[in-house]
Amino acid sequence: MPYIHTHRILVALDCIIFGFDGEGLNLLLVKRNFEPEIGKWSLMGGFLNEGENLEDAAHRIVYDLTGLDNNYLEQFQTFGAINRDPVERTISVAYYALVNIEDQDLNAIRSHNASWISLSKKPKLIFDHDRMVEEALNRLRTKAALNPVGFELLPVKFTIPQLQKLYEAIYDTKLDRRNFSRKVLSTKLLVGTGEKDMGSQTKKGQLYTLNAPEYIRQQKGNFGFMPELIMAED
Amino acid sequence: MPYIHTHRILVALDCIIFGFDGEGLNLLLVKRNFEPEIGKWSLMGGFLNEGENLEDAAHRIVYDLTGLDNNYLEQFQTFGAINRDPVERTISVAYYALVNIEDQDLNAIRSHNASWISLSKKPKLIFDHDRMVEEALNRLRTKAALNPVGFELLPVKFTIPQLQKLYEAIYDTKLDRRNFSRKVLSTKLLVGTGEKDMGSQTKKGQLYTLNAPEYIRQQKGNFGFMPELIMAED
DNA sequence: ATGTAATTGTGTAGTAGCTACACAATTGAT
DNA sequence: ATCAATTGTGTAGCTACTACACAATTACAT
Repeated sequence: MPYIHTHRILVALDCIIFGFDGEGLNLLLVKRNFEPEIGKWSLMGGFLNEGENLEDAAHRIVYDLTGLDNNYLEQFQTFGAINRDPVERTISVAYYALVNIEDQDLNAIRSHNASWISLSKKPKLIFDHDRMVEEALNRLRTKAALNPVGFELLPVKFTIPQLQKLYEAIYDTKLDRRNFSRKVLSTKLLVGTGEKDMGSQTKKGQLYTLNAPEYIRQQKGNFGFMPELIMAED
Repeated sequence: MPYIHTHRILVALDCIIFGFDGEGLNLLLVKRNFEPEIGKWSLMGGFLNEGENLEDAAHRIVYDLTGLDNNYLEQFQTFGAINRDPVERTISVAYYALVNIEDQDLNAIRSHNASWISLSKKPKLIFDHDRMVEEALNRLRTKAALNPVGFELLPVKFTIPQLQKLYEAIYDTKLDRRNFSRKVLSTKLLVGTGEKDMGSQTKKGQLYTLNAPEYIRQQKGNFGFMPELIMAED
């Protein structure tokens, strides 16, 4: 027997998908070829299906667009202003995702008419999506200062300077190379592979990978991963 | 024209209402005299109405139960497991509120069959409400370490030892009296009233009030109000 | 009024962590 | 081999937190 005299509404999910291209943070945005607001940019989103958990729906949406599962995904806020969707009353549960930009499924992205766009060149988005991006970035900043999470944005093997560039991008700041590397190594989160990076930009950095058990452990509690980076949220 | 082929569901809100009685944190809980789960304890909740913002609905729910508006209220998570409500698929947007236990409207509380219950003696709650309380406390702990928020739980005028007891309750720990008072006074958040507390417990503490503009300013950014209190979340 | 116990406020040494920078080691190219 | 670019280690200065000694204040009993 259902509840009576109650109002059922649409529940959407919107995903702020962050990627890192070695220089700055990027967003995976969709140029809409469907109504409403056709032709404009928006976040990737969708509706919650019958018999589907919120978490599962968020994963589904990210998977549809990138072909990737197992991404870092965190719910951060639910947006419920009355007129946020002009078509019909809809509340939207927002998640941000961190994905490795290199592992993406280019076909999936093309078929959704999506592109990676530098956060610094973000166009105006539809509805309240601009605010969602802003809040997602705030959340990512606080989270990454307390727990090691940014690594999800890098390839499996990476150099310390690459990791530093990532943190500089997240916080839009410059960090001291020497202190950064010392700090990161002291966490025991990284294990050297012995290999060197023969790739494009860096010349001599040793490649590291995550020490998976320690990584999982430190994601659980608040360890103050880089507490000095906590800064104004707004 | 509405969206088609989409699934509309119930949106509920649940409020974790924290109060402080001078010793420990308390929760305002409802002993249900209505179905489902009549006779069991639950959080105060309600459904989102047509034409009502999420924020407004949360304020309405807290106001109905306590007679108080203008409380500190923060949305912290949306719970959407398929079977979390056995009656019908419902997602619930959870907020926690900080209220001054002394200002409450006793009639409103009685008429809802609600009581203040010490967090340490919390009974088992219905549905997923236990987890909501757990997550709310985690969130409050992180929040109170980064920003001054706990003051909402105290009377307008309070002594520093009272404030210390509050922080000790939130973090379930003991703090050094001398360092605590120094730290708090250094924030410029408090202004002495000159008056003394002739009340019940404390004997000689000067009464302080909030320096409102500074309080509002420091709630906005992350200033690391008491960063040493950040601890494991789980 | 005066003394005593309880409580509150100030000083400070020790420690840990962050910042800034000097200097050494390593790598890749000529 | 030599040099330039890059990366790794040492360390002094600063700030903030901790722990505790000691001084000041208050409440209350006599």
